[in-house]
Amino acid sequence: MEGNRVEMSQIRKGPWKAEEDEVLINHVKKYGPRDWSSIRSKGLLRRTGKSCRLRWVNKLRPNLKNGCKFTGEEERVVIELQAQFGNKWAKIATYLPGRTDNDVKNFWSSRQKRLARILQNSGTPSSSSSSSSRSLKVKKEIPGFHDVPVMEAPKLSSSMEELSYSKEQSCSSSYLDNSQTTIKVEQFTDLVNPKLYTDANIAQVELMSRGKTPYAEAQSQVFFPQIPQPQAYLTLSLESQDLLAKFEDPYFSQMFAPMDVPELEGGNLNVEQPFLEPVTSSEFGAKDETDNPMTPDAFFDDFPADMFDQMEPLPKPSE
DNA sequence: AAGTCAAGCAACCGCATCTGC
DNA sequence: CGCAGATGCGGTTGCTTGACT
Repeated sequence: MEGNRVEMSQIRKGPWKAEEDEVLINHVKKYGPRDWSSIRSKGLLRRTGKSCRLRWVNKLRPNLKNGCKFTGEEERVVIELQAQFGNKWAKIATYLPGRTDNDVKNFWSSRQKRLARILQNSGTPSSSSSSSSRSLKVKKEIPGFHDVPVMEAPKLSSSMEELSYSKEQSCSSSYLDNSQTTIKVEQFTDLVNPKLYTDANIAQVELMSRGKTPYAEAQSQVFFPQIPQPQAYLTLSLESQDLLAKFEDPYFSQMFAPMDVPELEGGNLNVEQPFLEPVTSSEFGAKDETDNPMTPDAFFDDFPADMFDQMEPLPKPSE
């Protein structure tokens, strides 16, 4: 058809169709994850090479944790690596098996937005009338939450607030088996640096900003049930704003190395496997073939024929 | 049931870097 | 060495979905 030729010369944008995915997968099977531009020059797809590469990296590549929420542990790693490397999402993603730079970037972006909203709320106690929609969201995030007056971000007493709650396993590939998570907070004012917030911390700040203690909330079993909580045991005791300023120092996160994280054996980048070592690009999708050189054929040799239909859970590091 | 709003996600865009000629 | 194309990366946008009124 005359129109087909015209169509093939046009660049297609937007969501990918299953047929396009299939073409792309077949191309990678044949030639490996490269020569993206040739996909279009050969007339296989009306997509740019960049678009093809992005689709493969973000959605089609094997062993991706698509549709899987970030676990508390992954969140913690992102937080620490972001503090160390900055917005080097591709680099950070190499420490998170099955996660892409886009995943990490989106996760961080969402988290930043949430933090901004929380901090804005806690910082503007008199703006309750203008923040009705925001308090609405709080209810959404914390089922069972009851309206309480918005307060200044309060300080806890020096006594430790401690809470434990069950961790929800959201991914079959989770490496973490711990069923309990403990968080200790010495001074809530220590949590002013967004980089150190985990989702659990965020929830705490939300609650505290409204006059509820995390402990009280935990008692009522309504603590972020949909988000797997971090294996964090947070004992911050910053002394001053000067100290806080050091958070901008990429090495300052190492100050938290001795942070009590029993499950992690250290709070900085010396996190337990699988986060100990970055995952190289060649390891993605070829996790079981560490002995094989990375050739286009070897890349797929060990995969079952239906590998793209069912993603296997990542093996535990000990296996 | 319909409308509103925000979160999450997929994909695009522009720039930087790499690589081959 | 310089150039052009390919690839990688980070920022941004727009769509979808779900919670809520």
